[in-house]
Amino acid sequence: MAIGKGHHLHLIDGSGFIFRAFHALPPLTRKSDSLPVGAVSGFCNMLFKMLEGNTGHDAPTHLAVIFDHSAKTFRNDIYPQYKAHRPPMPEDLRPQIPLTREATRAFGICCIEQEGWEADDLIATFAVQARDAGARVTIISSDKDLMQLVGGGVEMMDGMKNVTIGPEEVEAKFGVGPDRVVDVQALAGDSVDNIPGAPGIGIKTAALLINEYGDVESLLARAEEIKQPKRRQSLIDNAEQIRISKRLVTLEQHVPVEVGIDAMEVQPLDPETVLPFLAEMEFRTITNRVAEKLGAKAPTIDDTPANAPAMDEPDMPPIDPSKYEIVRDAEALQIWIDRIHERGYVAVDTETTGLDEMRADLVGICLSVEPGQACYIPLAHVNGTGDLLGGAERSEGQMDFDRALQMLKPVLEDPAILKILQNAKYDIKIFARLNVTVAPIDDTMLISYAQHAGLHGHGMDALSERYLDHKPIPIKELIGAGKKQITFDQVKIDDAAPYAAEDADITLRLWTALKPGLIPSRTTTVYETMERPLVPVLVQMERHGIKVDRDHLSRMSNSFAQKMAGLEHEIHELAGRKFNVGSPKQLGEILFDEMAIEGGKKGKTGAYGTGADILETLAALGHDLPARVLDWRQVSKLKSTYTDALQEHIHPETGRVHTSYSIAGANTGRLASTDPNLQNIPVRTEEGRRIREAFIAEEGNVLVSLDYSQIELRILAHIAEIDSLKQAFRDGLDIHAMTASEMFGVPLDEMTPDVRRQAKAINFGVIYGISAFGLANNLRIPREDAKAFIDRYFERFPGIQKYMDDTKAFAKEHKRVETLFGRRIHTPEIASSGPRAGFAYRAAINAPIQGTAADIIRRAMIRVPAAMQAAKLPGRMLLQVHDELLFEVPRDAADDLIGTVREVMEQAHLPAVALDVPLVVDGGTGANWAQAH
DNA sequence: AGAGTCACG
DNA sequence: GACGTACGTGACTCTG
Repeated sequence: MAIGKGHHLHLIDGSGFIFRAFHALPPLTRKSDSLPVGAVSGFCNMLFKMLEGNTGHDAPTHLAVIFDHSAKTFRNDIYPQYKAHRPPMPEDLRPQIPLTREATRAFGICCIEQEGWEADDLIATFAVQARDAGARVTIISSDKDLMQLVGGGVEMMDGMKNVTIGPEEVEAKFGVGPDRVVDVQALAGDSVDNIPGAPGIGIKTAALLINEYGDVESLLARAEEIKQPKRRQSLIDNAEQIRISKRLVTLEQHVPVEVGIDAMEVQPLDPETVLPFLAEMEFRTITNRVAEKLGAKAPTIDDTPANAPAMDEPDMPPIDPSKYEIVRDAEALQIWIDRIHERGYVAVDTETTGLDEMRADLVGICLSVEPGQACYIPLAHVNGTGDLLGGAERSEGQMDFDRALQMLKPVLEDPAILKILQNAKYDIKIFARLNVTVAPIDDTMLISYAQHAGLHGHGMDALSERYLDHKPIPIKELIGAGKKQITFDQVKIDDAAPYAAEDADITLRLWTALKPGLIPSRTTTVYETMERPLVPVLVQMERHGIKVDRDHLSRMSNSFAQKMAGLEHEIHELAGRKFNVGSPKQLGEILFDEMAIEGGKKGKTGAYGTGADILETLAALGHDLPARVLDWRQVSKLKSTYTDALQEHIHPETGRVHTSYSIAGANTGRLASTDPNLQNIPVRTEEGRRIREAFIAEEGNVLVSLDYSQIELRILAHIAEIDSLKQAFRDGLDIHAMTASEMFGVPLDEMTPDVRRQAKAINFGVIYGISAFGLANNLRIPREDAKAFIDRYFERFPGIQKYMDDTKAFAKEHKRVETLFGRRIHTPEIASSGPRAGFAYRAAINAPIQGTAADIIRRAMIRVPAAMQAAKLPGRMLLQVHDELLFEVPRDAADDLIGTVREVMEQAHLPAVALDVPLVVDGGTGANWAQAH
């Protein structure tokens, strides 16, 4: 049947896809012969997803994969240098190219390439033919060169991210609609494809010109009218080059194609061809999935290395949630406990009524001792939702809660049995509230984090999809979402069991997949000395919490509310009408349209910027409204985020606030604090500091704060080997004043606060991967001045330049950097081009410094409990704020505590790393956090 | 859900 | 040569 209305053609940019898959996916090799197959695997997964219609789009009725043909094209005749700068294909990718063609045929999909034409031209031709016949077209590619085809029933989709690219996305990228994309490309050129364009004109400027003049020819005809001399000259001088560029970027829509679209009609998968191919590639998971879908038997895969003895590896059956056992009585549980003792380890996962481990109740426990073998032990399921007067009735077929716990406690506490968990801190806290101490443990989240920080997230879903090629059952399918959401105890046991047990199964599989990687990646020490031992320490801190004075917060809230009302009234008067002060959009319109204040700048979303820096500039020019808005915003922030929200977080039973630290959240090794975030409690303004007064000690106790002084700059001095800086730290000098003196030649005793402030900004800038632009912005000085500062800084402290260059080179080569303690932080984006690479470079420069500081305080925290015990110190560690630790301790023990903990903190780097600079810790004591700090 | 804004180190 | 840029986080509000 001929293609037409109601049909949907998918055109896959084959070369583009495998190139991206190669760079985005971990380097997978075929087990039997180490043939690299990562990109092929990604390609097969994408094909299968597409055929299933599992992409957020409907399934295609017609489908083809289009490849580039390696021979030259008409573009080389027009412009011999076309794509001349392409780097050679990576060695590991080369053998995968023919395999992707094979894969396409194995899936029964039309595979197209044609001599003399790029894939893009063929895609253009087919897309236009299908569109004109009335069919829908989706191009699977993220190549910007194809964006000119979008519109009128043609859309694009990013095959890796499943993101749709329509006319709006094209406009966002090029500043013009799809029909004018080639004109913008012709002007802006493209360094990757070596399209010359007009020198001095980038995408932004090009879009501006095209929007005003229409297209390249009209623009060139009226080039004389352009005001900016540089632009005008560039257009006049390069007119021919621009015309050539346009021909290069314009896709040929009328290639005399050798294959018709009707031949692309989707055929049912043939098990006889697709399964043998997948098995030959040794893609276990997708082989099983495809076999299951076809109702065929999956072929056995022999991936024994050809010239190595058969390995005694645990067999990994496919994940099948219908096979898990539900444990309903003591006899069944005892069998599992026996198996655990036999094995010596067990994967454990808990199901609870919520995400807040201080309030959620245990509903069930899952165990797994072997991939594919897992059980669910329901303990507190109920029928229905209950009512206001009483709880719902307990479901049938569950073990007695206490009896189960009584049986499991010895196993969970057995020092000879390893408990394997994903995000162990959560489950440990749940068990701790039931008086069960879980130890020893392994945590798959942290095993992943130690090896792969910066490469991907470390949640179970992400890890499972990446390393097991399996998407876990979404919890939403059981408990729903939004208003109608129920808690896990209300889920029927038969529904809950497959979901719950699957998590234990997955955790165990992740452990077998990830743990062996620690040794070759040299991250065992990081995991064993800085990740895993931190878990029990954080459990103690989080469970203990910090006392917060609700009345103090409540009083502040009221006073803030009054203040806001007053400011709001003033602001409305100044604006001449009422509007929502909290809406940046409305504020921008008031300021820059209605009041017609100069200097309004619209960002990429088309809204005016109204950030604090912009409003400050306006306020300094004498405008009252922005000044009042700044005041209002400050008060509003303090009220909503701190005085109001913090009260909600006071635990009804403990009367304290219990934050939760994420150990694997920040790429650099820092912790992050959530629910609530206690690492960003105000301190910089007087008014904000009063919120710290609400953090108090229990009667008879005090709060003690100990913080590292200038730890990141000290680490910089050490890593970059800057002698003068190191000496200054040894001499205990004011480091910013010393920097200023060194740079500007001002003697220390004549130092002015302003000169010191500038030097301080530069010191921090260096840690952040300095740029003239950034420093200029920060100091509000011209960029040339900032550039001069930086040059002088590099001159005075030559080690810095070397450190930055060495770090960049290392990052570029290895796609990662390291801390002094061996923590790896990956920076994969360093391989990209454009602004993303810039971000990656600055992050790479910052990460070893921020990360080493994070390592040091982690080591200190891990040592503190034992040190306090040895010194027989009462009191507790409560909070960590990156370079500060906060304790609560009986008043008369405060001085001893400071002595003991300071010692631990100042020596925390030893014996692993010797520093050329001393670490210095300042301490303070007080009835509340404001006083202690 | 994402952008904008702002609190911290 | 242009582009867009200080590093790392989390929470709240508005808006589509």
